[in-house]
Amino acid sequence: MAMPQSHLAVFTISVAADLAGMQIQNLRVYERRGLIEPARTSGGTRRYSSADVECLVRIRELLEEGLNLAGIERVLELEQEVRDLRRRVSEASEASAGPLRNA
DNA sequence: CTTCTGACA
DNA sequence: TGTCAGAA
Repeated sequence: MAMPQSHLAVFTISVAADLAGMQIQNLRVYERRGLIEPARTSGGTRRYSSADVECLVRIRELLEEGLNLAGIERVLELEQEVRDLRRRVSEASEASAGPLRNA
């Protein structure tokens, strides 16, 4: 199966800001506030992955919903927790719900 | 073009 | 929360 989004692409801050519909300065602000932590090149330049860009879009949407940066940080944290829990459940289900294990 | 910090509305 | 200054 083909994967819709190849999470292999990386962007500079200017491109990431453009894709997310944000100002470059705001991306740096969000990082200072602890909402995002993009990877860095050996030279220190931020390198935003497509996952980071998607995260930025979520940040913008939550901001438009009226949340402040502190609230958004909690939302992103909880979303990650839910994602992790669902993964664990999926794995547990996969391990026990086999085709009639030792009846 | 990019980085950072401090300050301010 | 976002923007600006200033230095690197």
